[in-house]
Amino acid sequence: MPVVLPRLAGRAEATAAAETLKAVAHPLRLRLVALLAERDHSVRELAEALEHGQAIVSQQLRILRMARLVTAEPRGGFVYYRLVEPQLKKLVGCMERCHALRSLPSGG
Amino acid sequence: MPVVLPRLAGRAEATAAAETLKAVAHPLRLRLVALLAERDHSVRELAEALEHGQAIVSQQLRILRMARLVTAEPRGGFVYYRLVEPQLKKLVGCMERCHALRSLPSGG
DNA sequence: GGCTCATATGGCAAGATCGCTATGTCGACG
DNA sequence: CGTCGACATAGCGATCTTGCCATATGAGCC
Repeated sequence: MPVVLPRLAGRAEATAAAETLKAVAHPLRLRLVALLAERDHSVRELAEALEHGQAIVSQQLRILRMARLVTAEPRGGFVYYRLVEPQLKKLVGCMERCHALRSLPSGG
Repeated sequence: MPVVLPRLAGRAEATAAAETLKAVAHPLRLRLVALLAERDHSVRELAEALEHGQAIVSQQLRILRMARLVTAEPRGGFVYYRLVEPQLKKLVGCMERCHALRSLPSGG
């Protein structure tokens, strides 16, 4: 029950977390995640909803895919993207702990 | 009550959130936040703990400062950095909502 | 096979970021 | 006033990112 966070203070952990954070640290990619949080979408749907070209949406989805934040599943001629919940949850949890230490009654 | 997230799907909101995310999407800056989550530190302490030069630590702290994630307070010849909890909390909350939509029993 | 639609990728120029060294600023102290 | 320690910033070359056009891939259909 020592500190909760030192894991993040380790170089390797921090690098991995930063890698994932970098994937969402972009306006368009963040909006993609927001849309996918509601339900699955095809590339075309996403491109139209965000008013961007198909190529760039596909490019940004690729980055989210490589960060394992989303998965692609071809279905009926379209490719539907879906959020990978555990990965996003991990990210949220990591930041939650950052904040939690400060919020502890007796501090950490 | 409609969706919780569309705010993030807006261009302005997403840009602002991405700006903050970008600030922590970096191994060294993430470790700085992790250390500052435990308690305040001077620049020298941070530089030594992270085994990096003073200049680069100062530089990254500046980026965190501009993102309003930390504040600097000169005290006794040292400059102590401190996390800005509301800002970090806002970030956590935003990502939490992203994940929450998926976790809802009846979906979003 | 030849076609079309949906999606992925390559390449490019502009701009941002990285890590670093050198130097500037500021308060404390004699 | 001069100096020292702590910290901030400027400037540099190298590398990565961004947005976009043109084009490649791949499934489905005639």
